[in-house]
Amino acid sequence: MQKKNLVSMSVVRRLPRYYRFLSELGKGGVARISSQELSKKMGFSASQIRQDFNCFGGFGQQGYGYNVPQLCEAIEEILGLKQQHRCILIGAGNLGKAIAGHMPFNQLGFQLIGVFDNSPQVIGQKVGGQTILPYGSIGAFYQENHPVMAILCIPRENVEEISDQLYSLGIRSFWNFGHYDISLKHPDTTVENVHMNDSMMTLCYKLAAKNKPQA
Amino acid sequence: MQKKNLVSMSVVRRLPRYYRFLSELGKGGVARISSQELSKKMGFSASQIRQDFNCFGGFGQQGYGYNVPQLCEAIEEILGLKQQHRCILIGAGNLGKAIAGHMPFNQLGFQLIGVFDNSPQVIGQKVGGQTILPYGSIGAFYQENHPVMAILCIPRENVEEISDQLYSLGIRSFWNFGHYDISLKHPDTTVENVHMNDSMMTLCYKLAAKNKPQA
DNA sequence: TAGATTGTTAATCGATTAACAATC
DNA sequence: TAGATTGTTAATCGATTAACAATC
Repeated sequence: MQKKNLVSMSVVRRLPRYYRFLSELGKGGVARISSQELSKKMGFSASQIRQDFNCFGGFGQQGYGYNVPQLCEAIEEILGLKQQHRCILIGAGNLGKAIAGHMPFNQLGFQLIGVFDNSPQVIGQKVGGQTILPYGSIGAFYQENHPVMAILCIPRENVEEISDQLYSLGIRSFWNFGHYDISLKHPDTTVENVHMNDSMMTLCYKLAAKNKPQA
Repeated sequence: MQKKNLVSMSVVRRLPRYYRFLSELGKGGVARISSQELSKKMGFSASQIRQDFNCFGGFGQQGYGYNVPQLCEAIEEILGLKQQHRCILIGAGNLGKAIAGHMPFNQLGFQLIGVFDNSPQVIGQKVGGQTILPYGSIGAFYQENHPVMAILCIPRENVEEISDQLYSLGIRSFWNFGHYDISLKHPDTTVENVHMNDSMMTLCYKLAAKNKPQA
């Protein structure tokens, strides 16, 4: 209410990157940095960096620069990384296992409280500190634990059905790998999609563009 | 050279999504669609759709709409999906296996020609039609097969070292999972990063923003 | 004080939306 | 022909960059 202008989504999408670079600097013992130095390291313009940092409060000091730990904390605060949104993961194939096992959930604002699959081969296995449960038990699990977010690591042909089921249980937030866009069907959901195919097609475009420099 | 204005990167990033929806329509036997109908399905404005489609040639017909298969083919052409850029995948852990096994490379402009890891436990296994090879053999492999792109599915602490090695072999294009930004160190590379952590932090922000609607 | 660097305003740039004439 | 829908221009919006006064 005081000096916080609203942070636009294009700024928000840059925050994790700032956070990444600043955390690393902080761990390396760097206490201050100027927008110009940071610009060189990150590839954003110094002007943009100042503009960005300004829209969430005056953390800089003229003639000095920015206090690295202070800035980290501010970003942490804005992104809400100290929160522990309870989440579940559906689909413990290779992708699901990779994510359950390696994603540092509690540094990212989440807490993994359940992993589900319906293949008897994986049910009972442990991954990411969780025992894989049968998908059929999801209803009871929801009633008891009320997860707020679901990570979908399932084949794309199942995403519509599974997301509908989770939605009807009460889940309104998804992290989705694949093609289907949950948010179109359920506009009141909060969704982040990781469209790997799209990303790979974009890379393909870039490669093609590089090979024929002049159109 | 004729009527092709240049396609801006923001348009290009929407193309895979168009392609996805249009392919599906095409498979379903839909021959024509208007910008308005497509708008409802995809969540882009009709105006934007017309604007986008126009910057790569007149595929529409007034009073009728767009020819779906024709449009698909045009996008395919622009993105270069018919190409078969040879690529290798480094790191056959869960993530690497998921990608090697499930990514439809040859629908995305690529061809997977080798998978590498340095863990004796996985070397020799088959995944995505490839036998996993020891990472140590990468130099010889490069000399013989000249892959142009490398997919990095390795722990983030190894990305700098491995990407340097691949760069020095001659690889100039990367699809990278994780934190390290290869393009900052090697500006002449073509890179697509999939920053899963960033995506998850963004989701965390959205969730927090939804919970406190009025600031 | 002099030098450095932010905070902030103004200028620019690009992308999206609105509107409508062209035309199927 | 009348209705529909594109192609295209103009208007709007927002994000990025440039510039510089404020100030540490």
